[in-house]
Amino acid sequence: MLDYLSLRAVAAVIRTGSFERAARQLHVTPSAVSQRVRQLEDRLGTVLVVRGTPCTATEKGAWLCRHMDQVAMLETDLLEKLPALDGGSVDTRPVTVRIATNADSLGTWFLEAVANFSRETGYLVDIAVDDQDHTAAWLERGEVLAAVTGMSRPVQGCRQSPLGILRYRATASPTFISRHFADGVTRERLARAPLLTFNRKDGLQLRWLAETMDIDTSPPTHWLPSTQGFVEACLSGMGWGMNPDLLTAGHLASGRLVELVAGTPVDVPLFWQVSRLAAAPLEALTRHVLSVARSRLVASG
DNA sequence: TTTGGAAATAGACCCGGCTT
DNA sequence: AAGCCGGGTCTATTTCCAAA
Repeated sequence: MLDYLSLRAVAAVIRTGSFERAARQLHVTPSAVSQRVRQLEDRLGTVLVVRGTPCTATEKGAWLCRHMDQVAMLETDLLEKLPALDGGSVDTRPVTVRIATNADSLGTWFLEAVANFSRETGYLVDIAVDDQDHTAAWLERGEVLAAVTGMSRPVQGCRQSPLGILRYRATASPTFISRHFADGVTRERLARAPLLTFNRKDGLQLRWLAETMDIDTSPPTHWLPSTQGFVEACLSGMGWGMNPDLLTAGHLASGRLVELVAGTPVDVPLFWQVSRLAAAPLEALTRHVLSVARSRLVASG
């Protein structure tokens, strides 16, 4: 059987980054923490903590840490149902939920849902950002308990719900348009006008070029890994890029941004996937995510 | 290279729970 | 009651590593 005293010590060292802070958190001496960690490592025959400043988790240590997060969440859930047990030896630190999302969701609608959830439950969140086509992998690896994904295929062991569509438009400032597309948005001009790309995984601009303009070359690009910065860069006339309507509706209405080719949105359907293991405690999160998504995203088919 | 901080290690000791 | 055992504290010392 797993020794939860030792498990807690390892999780505390990894969370706080040092044996001393972990000891303070657990109300024991650093020596005791060191002994617990060493003991568990010996028993499992594997290193769990990379000693350093700060101390970090090995792959197995990270697994163990996430296991402790889940245990803490289940305990919190249990205590709510059995308040008489409260005040025992149970760790009463706030629970941290690790979630993955794509940057544009985080920059538009997702934070509102997370904030509502956190206020309601008191849970802390640890948000990992990756491309919407890669967040499912975080779930598969067990590194997060829930994720906003671009994949409809349910991840094994997860419950999936459609969220709606994040609608993007190819946008640029009027000055950019007049400088690069004075005689119209032609294929020749598009092949030369600088575009904006979020990061190496961002294929939205090229997708729009291919799907609506039948262009399969890669124009010169700026690299700009910031959702807000992306809009700012468009406003300032650095280049054109695919921006979510949620961020640019006001600019499009006021004319500070213009759609390159009117009425050519690119739709990215999003899905919410939650680990079944933690589905009950995360019910509140799912409720808030679905509610905010319903009000902010475009309804899918 | 020196130095200082953090962690590991080892030994002496204490304490509570069990067993005899 | 005595003794054992596990797990803790305290202290001194060593080791390691990064910053000066």
